[in-house]
Amino acid sequence: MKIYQTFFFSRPTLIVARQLLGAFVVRRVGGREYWGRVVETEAYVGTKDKASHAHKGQTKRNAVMFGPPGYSYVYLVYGMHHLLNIVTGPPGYPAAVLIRACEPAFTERPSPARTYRFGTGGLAAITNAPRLASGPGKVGEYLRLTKKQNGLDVTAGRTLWFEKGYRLAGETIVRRPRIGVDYAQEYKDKLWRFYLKNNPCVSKL
DNA sequence: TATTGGATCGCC
DNA sequence: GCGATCCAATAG
Repeated sequence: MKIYQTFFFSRPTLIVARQLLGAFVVRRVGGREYWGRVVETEAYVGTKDKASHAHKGQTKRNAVMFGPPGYSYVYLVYGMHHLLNIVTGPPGYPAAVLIRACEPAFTERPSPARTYRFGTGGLAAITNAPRLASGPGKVGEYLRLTKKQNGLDVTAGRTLWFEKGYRLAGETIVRRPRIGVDYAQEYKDKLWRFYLKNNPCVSKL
C-alpha cells in the first residue's frame, strides 16, 4: 500500500480534488479499519472563494486550512455532521478538498487491495450498502470522525490516511458546481465538484 | 451576552 | 418542504 505523502497534497487544489477520486481513505479506530474508495470531492480554494471558510480570513475554526498541506480539517455543520477535508496547496495557502462521498469497502470492485483489506480489516461482516457514505455528513459518520480528528497529519498513516486506489476504465470524471453554496455569489457556479461518472455512491446525480 | 445560520440528512 | 441540533461568527 502506498500512503499519499505531503507532495501529493501540496499541489493545486483542483488537481488534488481530481486525483483523490479512486483513492482509498482509511480510518483506524477502536481496533478496526473503516475505509472506502473516494468517489466525490469538492475544492475550496483560497480567501477569494466566497464558499470557503477561509474567505473571511483565519479564525479559530479554520486555522488548519492556513497551515501545511496534508492535514485534516474536520468541522461540525448543522450541529450534527462532521465534514472531512484535507488541506492542499503550498503551506499557508488556505485551501482544502472536501471528501463528499466514498464507496464503502464492501461495495468495492475487484482489485488486489480487496483481498488484502478483507483479510486485515473488520468489515467482512457487512454485506452491501452503496449509500452508506454517499454524502459528506455520511462520510464523517462512516469514518467515525469527530472534532478530535481535526488537524491530523494524514501522511503519517496513524488513524486517518489516503492510499493509492484505482479508477476503472469508463470511470471518467464529471465536473459540476458545488453543493450547498448558493450564498457564494460569483463562486457558487464554479465547477469545483468532481465525481466518478455513473458511480452509485455519489451524493447526487 | 444574544442572535443567526450553516460545505447536511432523513422524514413528512 | 421542514426540523434536528450545535457552535462559530457576528452583532450589540
